[in-house]
Amino acid sequence: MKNYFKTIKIDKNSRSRITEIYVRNKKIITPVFMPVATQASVKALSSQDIEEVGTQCMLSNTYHLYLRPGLEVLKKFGGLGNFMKTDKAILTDSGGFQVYSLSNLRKITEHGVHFSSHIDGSPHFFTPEKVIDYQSAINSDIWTHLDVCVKNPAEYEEAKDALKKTKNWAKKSIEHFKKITQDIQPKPKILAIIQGSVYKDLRKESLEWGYELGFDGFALGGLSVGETKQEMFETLDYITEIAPKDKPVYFMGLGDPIDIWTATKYGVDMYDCVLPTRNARNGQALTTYGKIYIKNACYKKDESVLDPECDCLTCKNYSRAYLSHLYKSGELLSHRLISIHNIRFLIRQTEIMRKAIEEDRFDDAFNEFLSKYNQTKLKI
RNA sequence: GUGGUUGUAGCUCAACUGGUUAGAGCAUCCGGUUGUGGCCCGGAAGGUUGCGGGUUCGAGUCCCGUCAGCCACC
Repeated sequence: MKNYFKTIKIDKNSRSRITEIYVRNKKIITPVFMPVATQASVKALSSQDIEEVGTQCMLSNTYHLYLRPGLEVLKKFGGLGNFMKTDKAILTDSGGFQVYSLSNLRKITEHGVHFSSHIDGSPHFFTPEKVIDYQSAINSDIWTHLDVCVKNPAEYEEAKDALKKTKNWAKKSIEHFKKITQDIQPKPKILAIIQGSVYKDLRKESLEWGYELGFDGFALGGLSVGETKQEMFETLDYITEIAPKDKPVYFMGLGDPIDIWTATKYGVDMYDCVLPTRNARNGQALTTYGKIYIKNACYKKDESVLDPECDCLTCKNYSRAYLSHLYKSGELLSHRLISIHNIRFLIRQTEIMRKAIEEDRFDDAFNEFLSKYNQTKLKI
């Protein structure tokens, strides 16, 4: 079997790297940003839009798809990719984060998690094995296991207890994964979710068992959930320093451009985040020269495009004034056009990073990015 | 012309028999959002209560006059 993970180039002056991940005849070049398609849709975008912005892989969500449309529907279609009409790779989140974010509706036991549907209140019970089965029905390319995410700041004992459950579930998950994917070709991959809050010994332990249990990569969970940026990056620095280098590292839920550059410097390969699409729907655009609020009055008559350095559909065609009008009028087209731009912006950053790593000038490129991005609002 | 009725923020409306600094929604302006519970969350600005008198310790509120809109009747 072809090695699924290959490091192509490591920057001379940082841990940033270019790697290739092969999964089910799909190749993902990292650093990669994955748009989020929680409910079988990157909100406001068609699969054609998703392809056009340069998406290699997207994230979807077991919890949401299980509740709606339901796994029978996805099975009938042969999986989420066929359902959505996309041939891009799909990574599925296990539902562990929903256990965390919908915590008022859930109860965790050592066997799994009881929760009420946020749609109709109906009771459900997720176990590690069931979540693996569900991802089989979704037929995604990269799977994750059920985990327990704790909010920061967390007491050491709380984080330790959550990690213990997570490890136990990870073990059950990968055993079940091996069993049910025995006859599937080509095989999907599965990532270990690394927990442990900001406690280094817990993070280390998590990485160790994640590796020993035979997972295909490390998904860093429990970060950007309430801790300060400094704590987040201290923890990340430690994790990426000691993480085995022969597997991909995925920072779950990171989407601020500066954060992505920083994490890449530390050696993170994969990112996903709702930020580019959610913020787009709330009128915020990411640009080379900083973020702009399209709803601000100064863009009302602005004939320039969102970002002069961007090559997306929106920036090739539409003025800020038009986007401002669409947003203020509540036109849904503004959601689509700004989402396209924001996702393209983040993907373009990863392309800029790869080029810089190839040329051993990641730090310089990072500084160039910062000096432009930190400028005050661009006014032409 | 006579009688009635209504004038409060840019808009639509609140404010018990007179009682702290006249409120809210929308619009406006400015932020926020990090493994998405689909137009979200937070903050700010904005008033000579149509105008002029009067009564009262105190008036958006009561009285008189006046202007404007609406309704009815001559």
